[in-house]
Amino acid sequence: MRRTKEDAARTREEVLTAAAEIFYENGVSGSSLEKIAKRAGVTRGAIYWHFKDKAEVLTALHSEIRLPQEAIVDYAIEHGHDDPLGLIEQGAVEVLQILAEDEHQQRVFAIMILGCEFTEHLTDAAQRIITANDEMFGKLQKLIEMAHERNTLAPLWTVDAAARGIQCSMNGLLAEWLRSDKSFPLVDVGERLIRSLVGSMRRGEGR
Amino acid sequence: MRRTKEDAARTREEVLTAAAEIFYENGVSGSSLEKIAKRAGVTRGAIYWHFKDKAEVLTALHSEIRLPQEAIVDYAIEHGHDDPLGLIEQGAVEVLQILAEDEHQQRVFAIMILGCEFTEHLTDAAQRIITANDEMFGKLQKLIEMAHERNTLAPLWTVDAAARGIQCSMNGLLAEWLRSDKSFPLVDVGERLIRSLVGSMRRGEGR
DNA sequence: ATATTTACAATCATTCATGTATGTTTGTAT
DNA sequence: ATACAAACATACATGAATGATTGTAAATAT
Repeated sequence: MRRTKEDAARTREEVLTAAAEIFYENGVSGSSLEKIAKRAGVTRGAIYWHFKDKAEVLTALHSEIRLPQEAIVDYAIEHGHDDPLGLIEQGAVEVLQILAEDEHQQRVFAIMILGCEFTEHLTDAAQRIITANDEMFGKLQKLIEMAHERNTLAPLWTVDAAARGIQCSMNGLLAEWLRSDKSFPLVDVGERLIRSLVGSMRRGEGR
Repeated sequence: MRRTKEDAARTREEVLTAAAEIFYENGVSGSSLEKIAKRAGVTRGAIYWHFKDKAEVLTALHSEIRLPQEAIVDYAIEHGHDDPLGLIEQGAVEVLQILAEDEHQQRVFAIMILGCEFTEHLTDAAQRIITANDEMFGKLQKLIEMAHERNTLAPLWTVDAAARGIQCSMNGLLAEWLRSDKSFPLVDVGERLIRSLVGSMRRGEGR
């Protein structure tokens, strides 16, 4: 029975893959560990060996991916800050392009956004998502603050409102795309959306 | 025990109110009818008398409110169509103002957006939400199509992309507002967002 | 070569939500 | 006055999911 360490790691991965599928199909609360085990070709014992409970499986899935806004800011930091708004724009578009081609990330995002309940007393997985989102907002804020200091932010936008606007649009775009079963071209719509938004945030460009 | 018809109607409302609270606190799947009954001061028997099951309670809650985009379009239809884009803009802002002051609608929306799982084989309640959203998108499309026919749509926007953009931004705005526990001024951010977006959709205004 | 630990499978007990069935009281019609 | 139906409460039966325990074969350490 006992397999080698690589075998164990593989079953762990198989469990996670199966969990992503089952969660995606039935929602998190609608998925039993029994179903996941059966899909992965193991018993619940294997799952309980690798993970404490269902919540920890969810956490493991979440820790595998990065929120799109994280990638945006990483991109900005990586490429310098001479034009913060332009970097946000460019980074956002690149993130969308990457996401549009990565089915695994799409599934995990769909689980987090559409198949996971955010309630008052949150699971630690949901809590992690929220805090990650909040941290990301803070970073966005800083980037826009830089634009403001360089006097490139249009006067009708405040720093906070601009950061919120981008955050809401990006998250809404993703959620709607996944909810509609990818019924519209993500990159196409997203690019127009982001460019229009960021455009209106540039001093002298909006109306 | 048996009360008059008005009494019965009142308990029905009390059940719905309790359900909104419990759903909001624990999520839909995390809420048992027992909890709801206890909060409402009745037993599960009363709930099963008025509703078939938990899904029907959810449906009843949903049927009480209108999606914000519905209100937007109703506003547009009600006020004529001479400037479709302007009407979308105005209507959206008004909807946000109304929502910002109606706590009950906020709770129900939060339940639908954050406390309800959208999976592959959907509950009828989730299905109703999705179809309502889709219908609303169709109406938005028609309004923007009118703008396009009047040659007032900026050339960089297609009709579909514009409708999607507005839909995503509005839904994202609401979701983020509710998820963040109303941590930012909804109307303020929303107004800038919508005005910027619609502004960029006006021929000769965007860049 | 043996002991020990790993990586599971199999079984079990418990909880919990649901649905149903039945009982009970009180309006309401006749 | 009586019969019936509405509006619940109470009790029960069921199934599903969970967490815990135990068993066990193979890998690894000694």
